[in-house]
Amino acid sequence: MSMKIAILGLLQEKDMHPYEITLIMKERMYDQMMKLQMGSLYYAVDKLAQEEYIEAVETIRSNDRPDKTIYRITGKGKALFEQLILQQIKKVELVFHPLYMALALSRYIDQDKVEKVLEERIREIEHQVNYAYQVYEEHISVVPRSALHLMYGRYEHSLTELKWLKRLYADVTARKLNDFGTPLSL
Amino acid sequence: MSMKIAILGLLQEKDMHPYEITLIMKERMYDQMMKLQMGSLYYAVDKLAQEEYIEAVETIRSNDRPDKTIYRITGKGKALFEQLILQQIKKVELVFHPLYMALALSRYIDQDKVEKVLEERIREIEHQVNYAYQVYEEHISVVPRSALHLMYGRYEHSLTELKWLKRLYADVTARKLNDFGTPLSL
DNA sequence: CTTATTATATTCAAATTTGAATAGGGTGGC
DNA sequence: GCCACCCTATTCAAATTTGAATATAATAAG
Repeated sequence: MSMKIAILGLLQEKDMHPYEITLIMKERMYDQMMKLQMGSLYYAVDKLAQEEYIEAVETIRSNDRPDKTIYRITGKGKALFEQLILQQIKKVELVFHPLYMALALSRYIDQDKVEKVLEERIREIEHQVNYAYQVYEEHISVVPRSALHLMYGRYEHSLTELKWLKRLYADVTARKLNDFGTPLSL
Repeated sequence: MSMKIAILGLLQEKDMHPYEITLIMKERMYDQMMKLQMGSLYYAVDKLAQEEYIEAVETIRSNDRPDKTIYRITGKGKALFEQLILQQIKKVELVFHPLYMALALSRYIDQDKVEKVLEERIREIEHQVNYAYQVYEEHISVVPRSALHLMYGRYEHSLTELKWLKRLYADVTARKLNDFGTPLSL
Protein backbone atom coordinates (compact mmCIF):
# COMPACT_ATOMS: atom_id res chain seq x y z
CA MET A 1 0.00 0.00 0.00
CA SER A 2 2.67 2.52 1.03
CA MET A 3 4.63 1.39 -1.98
CA LYS A 4 1.81 2.28 -4.34
CA ILE A 5 1.24 5.60 -2.63
CA ALA A 6 4.91 6.48 -2.91
CA ILE A 7 5.09 5.56 -6.59
CA LEU A 8 1.97 7.48 -7.52
CA GLY A 9 3.08 10.47 -5.46
CA LEU A 10 6.51 10.70 -7.02
CA LEU A 11 5.24 10.22 -10.55
CA GLN A 12 3.17 13.35 -10.08
CA GLU A 13 6.38 15.32 -9.90
CA LYS A 14 7.86 13.89 -13.06
CA ASP A 15 7.98 10.82 -15.28
CA MET A 16 10.50 8.29 -14.03
CA HIS A 17 11.77 4.76 -14.32
CA PRO A 18 11.50 2.49 -11.31
CA TYR A 19 15.13 2.65 -10.34
CA GLU A 20 15.01 6.44 -10.32
CA ILE A 21 12.04 6.22 -7.98
CA THR A 22 14.15 4.30 -5.48
CA LEU A 23 16.88 6.90 -5.65
CA ILE A 24 14.48 9.70 -4.85
CA MET A 25 12.86 7.69 -2.09
CA LYS A 26 16.24 7.26 -0.46
CA GLU A 27 17.12 10.90 -0.94
CA ARG A 28 13.95 11.89 0.89
CA MET A 29 14.41 9.18 3.47
CA TYR A 30 11.18 7.45 2.63
CA ASP A 31 13.16 4.28 3.09
CA GLN A 32 13.30 5.11 6.78
CA MET A 33 9.55 5.03 7.02
CA MET A 34 8.64 2.07 4.89
CA LYS A 35 10.21 -1.08 3.63
CA LEU A 36 11.86 -0.36 0.33
CA GLN A 37 12.65 -3.59 -1.49
CA MET A 38 13.44 -3.61 -5.15
CA GLY A 39 11.35 -6.67 -5.80
CA SER A 40 8.27 -5.13 -4.25
CA LEU A 41 8.76 -1.86 -6.08
CA TYR A 42 8.94 -3.51 -9.50
CA TYR A 43 5.98 -5.68 -8.60
CA ALA A 44 3.90 -2.67 -7.60
CA VAL A 45 4.91 -0.79 -10.75
CA ASP A 46 3.84 -3.71 -12.93
CA LYS A 47 0.60 -3.97 -11.05
CA LEU A 48 -0.17 -0.28 -11.43
CA ALA A 49 0.71 -0.41 -15.13
CA GLN A 50 -1.50 -3.44 -15.74
CA GLU A 51 -4.46 -1.61 -14.34
CA GLU A 52 -3.58 1.60 -16.18
CA TYR A 53 -2.94 3.77 -13.18
CA ILE A 54 0.42 4.47 -14.79
CA GLU A 55 1.69 3.90 -18.31
CA ALA A 56 5.03 3.40 -20.01
CA VAL A 57 6.19 6.52 -21.85
CA GLU A 58 9.33 5.22 -23.45
CA THR A 59 12.00 2.59 -23.16
CA ILE A 60 15.61 3.63 -23.25
CA ARG A 61 17.91 0.98 -24.57
CA SER A 62 21.60 0.93 -24.06
CA ASN A 63 24.03 -1.85 -24.80
CA ASP A 64 25.85 -1.83 -21.53
CA ARG A 65 22.93 -1.16 -19.16
CA PRO A 66 19.57 -2.86 -18.78
CA ASP A 67 16.70 -1.12 -20.56
CA LYS A 68 14.93 1.58 -18.63
CA THR A 69 11.19 1.95 -18.91
CA ILE A 70 9.92 5.38 -18.01
CA TYR A 71 6.43 5.63 -16.57
CA ARG A 72 3.90 8.40 -16.35
CA ILE A 73 0.87 8.65 -14.08
CA THR A 74 -2.58 8.64 -15.75
CA GLY A 75 -5.73 10.49 -14.76
CA LYS A 76 -7.05 7.26 -13.33
CA GLY A 77 -3.83 7.02 -11.33
CA LYS A 78 -4.25 10.47 -9.82
CA ALA A 79 -7.74 9.55 -8.70
CA LEU A 80 -6.44 6.34 -7.16
CA PHE A 81 -3.73 8.28 -5.37
CA GLU A 82 -6.22 10.55 -3.69
CA GLN A 83 -8.38 7.62 -2.74
CA LEU A 84 -5.49 5.65 -1.25
CA ILE A 85 -4.25 8.58 0.81
CA LEU A 86 -7.66 9.29 2.31
CA GLN A 87 -8.26 5.62 2.92
CA GLN A 88 -4.94 5.26 4.67
CA ILE A 89 -5.62 8.20 6.97
CA LYS A 90 -8.99 6.77 7.91
CA LYS A 91 -7.93 3.21 8.49
CA VAL A 92 -6.95 2.51 12.07
CA GLU A 93 -4.25 -0.09 12.21
CA LEU A 94 -2.58 -1.38 15.29
CA VAL A 95 1.12 -1.14 14.63
CA PHE A 96 3.22 -2.76 17.28
CA HIS A 97 6.62 -4.11 16.67
CA PRO A 98 7.70 -7.66 17.16
CA LEU A 99 9.96 -6.38 19.92
CA TYR A 100 6.96 -5.91 22.16
CA MET A 101 5.78 -9.46 21.62
CA ALA A 102 9.27 -10.78 22.22
CA LEU A 103 9.59 -8.89 25.49
CA ALA A 104 6.16 -10.01 26.63
CA LEU A 105 7.24 -13.62 26.21
CA SER A 106 10.78 -13.14 27.45
CA ARG A 107 9.78 -14.18 30.93
CA TYR A 108 10.06 -17.81 29.83
CA ILE A 109 13.80 -17.55 29.29
CA ASP A 110 16.98 -16.87 31.24
CA GLN A 111 16.67 -13.32 32.61
CA ASP A 112 20.42 -12.74 32.71
CA LYS A 113 20.54 -13.07 28.96
CA VAL A 114 17.54 -10.83 28.47
CA GLU A 115 19.13 -8.20 30.67
CA LYS A 116 22.29 -8.25 28.63
CA VAL A 117 20.78 -7.88 25.18
CA LEU A 118 18.32 -5.32 26.47
CA GLU A 119 21.21 -3.15 27.63
CA GLU A 120 22.69 -3.20 24.15
CA ARG A 121 19.36 -2.43 22.62
CA ILE A 122 18.86 0.57 24.88
CA ARG A 123 22.22 1.95 23.90
CA GLU A 124 21.27 1.58 20.23
CA ILE A 125 17.99 3.36 20.68
CA GLU A 126 19.73 6.20 22.47
CA HIS A 127 21.79 6.73 19.35
CA GLN A 128 18.68 6.55 17.22
CA VAL A 129 17.00 9.22 19.31
CA ASN A 130 19.94 11.58 19.00
CA TYR A 131 20.32 10.89 15.33
CA ALA A 132 16.65 11.45 14.63
CA TYR A 133 16.71 14.80 16.39
CA GLN A 134 19.79 15.85 14.50
CA VAL A 135 18.19 14.89 11.19
CA TYR A 136 15.19 17.02 12.09
CA GLU A 137 17.29 20.06 12.99
CA GLU A 138 19.46 19.84 9.92
CA HIS A 139 16.48 19.71 7.61
CA ILE A 140 14.53 22.63 9.00
CA SER A 141 15.40 24.95 6.17
CA VAL A 142 15.85 22.26 3.55
CA VAL A 143 12.58 20.34 3.19
CA PRO A 144 8.87 21.25 3.21
CA ARG A 145 7.09 21.08 6.54
CA SER A 146 5.31 17.85 5.58
CA ALA A 147 8.70 16.16 5.59
CA LEU A 148 9.72 17.93 8.79
CA HIS A 149 6.72 16.48 10.56
CA LEU A 150 7.85 13.06 9.49
CA MET A 151 11.31 13.61 10.88
CA TYR A 152 10.13 15.02 14.16
CA GLY A 153 7.63 12.17 14.47
CA ARG A 154 10.45 9.71 14.07
CA TYR A 155 12.28 11.43 16.90
CA GLU A 156 9.30 11.40 19.23
CA HIS A 157 8.48 7.77 18.58
CA SER A 158 11.99 6.61 19.29
CA LEU A 159 12.00 8.69 22.45
CA THR A 160 8.77 7.01 23.57
CA GLU A 161 10.29 3.64 22.88
CA LEU A 162 13.44 4.48 24.78
CA LYS A 163 11.50 5.47 27.88
CA TRP A 164 9.51 2.28 27.65
CA LEU A 165 12.58 0.10 27.31
CA LYS A 166 14.27 1.75 30.26
CA ARG A 167 11.28 1.12 32.49
CA LEU A 168 11.13 -2.47 31.37
CA TYR A 169 14.85 -2.85 31.92
CA ALA A 170 14.48 -1.73 35.54
CA ASP A 171 11.98 -4.53 36.07
CA VAL A 172 14.16 -7.09 34.35
CA THR A 173 17.15 -6.29 36.56
CA ALA A 174 14.91 -6.41 39.63
CA ARG A 175 13.51 -9.74 38.35
CA LYS A 176 10.04 -8.37 38.76
CA LEU A 177 8.50 -9.29 35.40
CA ASN A 178 6.40 -11.99 36.96
CA ASP A 179 5.18 -9.90 39.91
CA PHE A 180 1.54 -9.03 40.35
CA GLY A 181 -0.53 -6.28 41.86
CA THR A 182 1.62 -3.14 41.87
CA PRO A 183 1.36 -0.41 39.27
CA LEU A 184 4.42 0.44 37.18
CA SER A 185 6.67 3.16 38.55
CA LEU A 186 6.24 5.88 35.96
CA MET B 1 8.69 -14.20 13.36
CA SER B 2 6.33 -13.04 16.09
CA MET B 3 4.05 -15.87 15.07
CA LYS B 4 6.75 -18.43 15.71
CA ILE B 5 7.68 -16.84 19.00
CA ALA B 6 4.08 -16.87 20.15
CA ILE B 7 3.57 -20.52 19.17
CA LEU B 8 6.75 -21.70 20.85
CA GLY B 9 6.00 -19.63 23.94
CA LEU B 10 2.50 -20.94 24.40
CA LEU B 11 3.47 -24.54 23.76
CA GLN B 12 5.79 -24.28 26.74
CA GLU B 13 2.77 -23.92 28.94
CA LYS B 14 0.97 -26.93 27.57
CA ASP B 15 0.45 -29.08 24.48
CA MET B 16 -2.15 -27.61 22.17
CA HIS B 17 -3.69 -27.76 18.73
CA PRO B 18 -3.38 -24.71 16.48
CA TYR B 19 -6.90 -23.50 16.95
CA GLU B 20 -6.51 -23.55 20.71
CA ILE B 21 -3.39 -21.40 20.30
CA THR B 22 -5.43 -18.72 18.58
CA LEU B 23 -7.98 -18.75 21.39
CA ILE B 24 -5.33 -18.19 24.03
CA MET B 25 -3.66 -15.50 21.96
CA LYS B 26 -6.94 -13.61 21.81
CA GLU B 27 -7.58 -14.11 25.50
CA ARG B 28 -4.22 -12.51 26.30
CA MET B 29 -4.64 -9.80 23.71
CA TYR B 30 -1.64 -10.86 21.71
CA ASP B 31 -3.81 -10.19 18.70
CA GLN B 32 -3.59 -6.50 19.60
CA MET B 33 0.15 -6.58 19.23
CA MET B 34 0.64 -8.70 16.17
CA LYS B 35 -1.23 -9.79 13.11
CA LEU B 36 -3.07 -12.98 13.89
CA GLN B 37 -4.21 -14.67 10.70
CA MET B 38 -5.25 -18.29 10.68
CA GLY B 39 -3.46 -19.03 7.44
CA SER B 40 -0.18 -17.72 8.80
CA LEU B 41 -0.57 -19.58 12.05
CA TYR B 42 -1.11 -22.95 10.37
CA TYR B 43 1.73 -22.24 7.99
CA ALA B 44 4.07 -21.44 10.87
CA VAL B 45 2.99 -24.55 12.76
CA ASP B 46 3.68 -26.74 9.73
CA LYS B 47 7.02 -25.08 9.27
CA LEU B 48 8.03 -25.61 12.89
CA ALA B 49 6.87 -29.23 12.76
CA GLN B 50 8.80 -29.94 9.56
CA GLU B 51 11.99 -28.79 11.19
CA GLU B 52 11.20 -30.62 14.41
CA TYR B 53 10.93 -27.64 16.68
CA ILE B 54 7.53 -29.02 17.60
CA GLU B 55 5.97 -32.43 17.06
CA ALA B 56 2.48 -33.88 16.76
CA VAL B 57 1.43 -35.70 19.92
CA GLU B 58 -1.91 -37.04 18.82
CA THR B 59 -4.74 -36.51 16.41
CA ILE B 60 -8.25 -36.37 17.72
CA ARG B 61 -10.82 -37.49 15.22
CA SER B 62 -14.46 -36.70 15.50
CA ASN B 63 -17.17 -37.19 12.92
CA ASP B 64 -18.73 -33.77 13.20
CA ARG B 65 -15.58 -31.66 13.63
CA PRO B 66 -12.35 -31.46 11.66
CA ASP B 67 -9.50 -33.48 13.11
CA LYS B 68 -7.40 -31.74 15.71
CA THR B 69 -3.66 -32.29 15.79
CA ILE B 70 -2.09 -31.56 19.14
CA TYR B 71 1.50 -30.38 19.17
CA ARG B 72 4.25 -30.40 21.75
CA ILE B 73 7.44 -28.35 21.81
CA THR B 74 10.73 -30.26 21.53
CA GLY B 75 14.08 -29.54 23.16
CA LYS B 76 15.27 -28.14 19.87
CA GLY B 77 12.18 -25.92 19.91
CA LYS B 78 12.95 -24.50 23.33
CA ALA B 79 16.44 -23.63 22.18
CA LEU B 80 15.02 -21.93 19.11
CA PHE B 81 12.60 -19.98 21.27
CA GLU B 82 15.38 -18.52 23.38
CA GLN B 83 17.38 -17.69 20.29
CA LEU B 84 14.46 -15.98 18.56
CA ILE B 85 13.61 -13.87 21.60
CA LEU B 86 17.17 -12.64 22.05
CA GLN B 87 17.52 -12.04 18.34
CA GLN B 88 14.33 -10.03 18.25
CA ILE B 89 15.44 -7.82 21.12
CA LYS B 90 18.75 -7.17 19.41
CA LYS B 91 17.46 -6.48 15.95
CA VAL B 92 16.71 -2.84 15.32
CA GLU B 93 13.82 -2.46 12.95
CA LEU B 94 12.31 0.74 11.82
CA VAL B 95 8.60 0.38 12.35
CA PHE B 96 6.60 3.25 10.97
CA HIS B 97 3.08 2.98 9.91
CA PRO B 98 1.73 3.60 6.46
CA LEU B 99 -0.16 6.53 7.93
CA TYR B 100 3.04 8.53 8.16
CA MET B 101 3.88 7.93 4.53
CA ALA B 102 0.35 8.82 3.50
CA LEU B 103 0.44 12.08 5.40
CA ALA B 104 3.84 12.97 4.05
CA LEU B 105 2.47 12.67 0.53
CA SER B 106 -0.90 14.17 1.27
CA ARG B 107 0.29 17.57 0.15
CA TYR B 108 -0.39 16.56 -3.44
CA ILE B 109 -4.12 16.27 -2.89
CA ASP B 110 -7.04 18.48 -1.97
CA GLN B 111 -6.31 19.80 1.51
CA ASP B 112 -9.97 20.23 2.40
CA LYS B 113 -10.45 16.49 2.13
CA VAL B 114 -7.30 15.74 4.10
CA GLU B 115 -8.43 18.09 6.82
CA LYS B 116 -11.76 16.33 7.09
CA VAL B 117 -10.54 12.75 7.37
CA LEU B 118 -7.75 13.85 9.66
CA GLU B 119 -10.29 15.25 12.07
CA GLU B 120 -12.09 11.94 12.21
CA ARG B 121 -8.88 10.10 12.68
CA ILE B 122 -7.86 12.34 15.57
CA ARG B 123 -11.14 11.67 17.29
CA GLU B 124 -10.58 7.95 16.89
CA ILE B 125 -7.10 8.10 18.34
CA GLU B 126 -8.38 10.08 21.29
CA HIS B 127 -10.67 7.18 22.06
CA GLN B 128 -7.81 4.78 21.62
CA VAL B 129 -5.68 6.71 24.07
CA ASN B 130 -8.39 6.69 26.72
CA TYR B 131 -9.19 3.08 26.12
CA ALA B 132 -5.55 2.05 26.35
CA TYR B 133 -5.13 3.85 29.67
CA GLN B 134 -8.25 2.26 31.03
CA VAL B 135 -7.07 -1.19 29.99
CA TYR B 136 -3.81 -0.55 31.80
CA GLU B 137 -5.49 0.58 35.00
CA GLU B 138 -7.97 -2.26 35.06
CA HIS B 139 -5.26 -4.85 34.69
CA ILE B 140 -2.89 -3.61 37.39
CA SER B 141 -3.80 -6.30 39.85
CA VAL B 142 -4.77 -8.91 37.28
CA VAL B 143 -1.75 -9.63 35.06
CA PRO B 144 2.01 -9.98 35.58
CA ARG B 145 4.08 -6.85 35.16
CA SER B 146 5.42 -8.02 31.79
CA ALA B 147 1.89 -7.69 30.45
CA LEU B 148 1.38 -4.37 32.23
CA HIS B 149 4.38 -2.93 30.46
CA LEU B 150 2.82 -3.95 27.20
CA MET B 151 -0.42 -2.20 28.04
CA TYR B 152 1.20 0.97 29.28
CA GLY B 153 3.42 1.00 26.21
CA ARG B 154 0.35 0.84 24.03
CA TYR B 155 -1.02 3.88 25.85
CA GLU B 156 2.17 5.89 25.50
CA HIS B 157 2.55 5.13 21.84
CA SER B 158 -0.96 6.18 21.01
CA LEU B 159 -0.47 9.35 23.01
CA THR B 160 2.66 10.13 21.02
CA GLU B 161 0.76 9.56 17.84
CA LEU B 162 -2.10 11.77 18.94
CA LYS B 163 0.23 14.68 19.69
CA TRP B 164 1.85 14.23 16.32
CA LEU B 165 -1.44 14.16 14.46
CA LYS B 166 -2.66 17.29 16.20
CA ARG B 167 0.45 19.20 15.26
CA LEU B 168 0.12 18.04 11.70
CA TYR B 169 -3.53 18.95 11.68
CA ALA B 170 -2.71 22.50 12.69
CA ASP B 171 -0.45 22.80 9.65
CA VAL B 172 -3.04 21.27 7.36
CA THR B 173 -5.71 23.79 8.41
CA ALA B 174 -3.20 26.62 8.02
CA ARG B 175 -2.28 25.18 4.58
CA LYS B 176 1.36 25.25 5.58
CA LEU B 177 2.46 21.75 4.57
CA ASN B 178 4.43 23.10 1.64
CA ASP B 179 6.16 25.90 3.54
CA PHE B 180 9.90 25.98 4.02
CA GLY B 181 12.36 27.31 6.52
CA THR B 182 10.53 27.57 9.83
CA PRO B 183 10.81 24.97 12.59
CA LEU B 184 7.66 23.21 13.75
CA SER B 185 5.84 24.83 16.66
CA LEU B 186 6.29 22.24 19.37
C1' DC C 1 -40.02 -20.93 14.67
C1' DT C 2 -36.87 -19.28 11.50
C1' DT C 3 -32.94 -16.82 10.31
C1' DA C 4 -28.50 -15.01 11.42
C1' DT C 5 -24.46 -15.16 13.62
C1' DT C 6 -20.74 -17.38 16.21
C1' DA C 7 -17.76 -21.28 17.32
C1' DT C 8 -14.99 -25.18 15.69
C1' DA C 9 -10.78 -26.48 12.85
C1' DT C 10 -8.40 -26.51 8.86
C1' DT C 11 -7.09 -25.98 3.94
C1' DC C 12 -6.03 -23.72 -0.33
C1' DA C 13 -5.32 -20.68 -4.35
C1' DA C 14 -3.87 -16.28 -5.29
C1' DA C 15 -1.38 -12.15 -4.02
C1' DT C 16 2.65 -10.32 -2.31
C1' DT C 17 7.28 -10.06 -0.26
C1' DT C 18 11.91 -11.58 0.19
C1' DG C 19 16.45 -12.23 -1.08
C1' DA C 20 19.54 -13.27 -4.34
C1' DA C 21 21.21 -13.46 -9.17
C1' DT C 22 22.59 -10.98 -13.20
C1' DA C 23 26.30 -8.31 -15.58
C1' DG C 24 29.27 -4.68 -17.01
C1' DG C 25 31.40 -0.26 -15.72
C1' DG C 26 33.15 3.06 -12.33
C1' DT C 27 35.71 4.29 -8.09
C1' DG C 28 38.62 4.17 -4.02
C1' DG C 29 42.29 2.28 -1.54
C1' DC C 30 46.87 0.22 -1.09
C1' DG D 1 47.78 -1.82 -11.41
C1' DC D 2 44.75 -4.82 -9.14
C1' DC D 3 41.22 -6.11 -5.97
C1' DA D 4 37.09 -5.27 -3.79
C1' DC D 5 33.17 -3.04 -3.57
C1' DC D 6 29.47 0.14 -5.29
C1' DC D 7 26.33 1.78 -9.07
C1' DT D 8 22.94 0.83 -12.63
C1' DA D 9 18.42 -1.68 -13.56
C1' DT D 10 15.86 -5.43 -13.58
C1' DT D 11 14.23 -10.27 -13.08
C1' DC D 12 13.04 -14.49 -10.81
C1' DA D 13 12.23 -18.51 -7.76
C1' DA D 14 11.05 -19.43 -3.28
C1' DA D 15 8.95 -18.10 1.04
C1' DT D 16 5.20 -16.13 3.21
C1' DT D 17 0.78 -13.73 3.83
C1' DT D 18 -3.90 -12.92 2.69
C1' DG D 19 -8.57 -13.83 2.39
C1' DA D 20 -11.92 -16.78 1.56
C1' DA D 21 -13.92 -21.46 1.31
C1' DT D 22 -15.28 -25.55 3.76
C1' DA D 23 -18.84 -27.89 6.71
C1' DT D 24 -21.62 -28.48 10.90
C1' DA D 25 -23.47 -27.37 15.45
C1' DA D 26 -24.85 -24.34 18.82
C1' DT D 27 -26.57 -20.13 20.33
C1' DA D 28 -28.91 -15.71 19.75
C1' DA D 29 -32.17 -12.62 17.83
C1' DG D 30 -36.41 -11.40 15.88
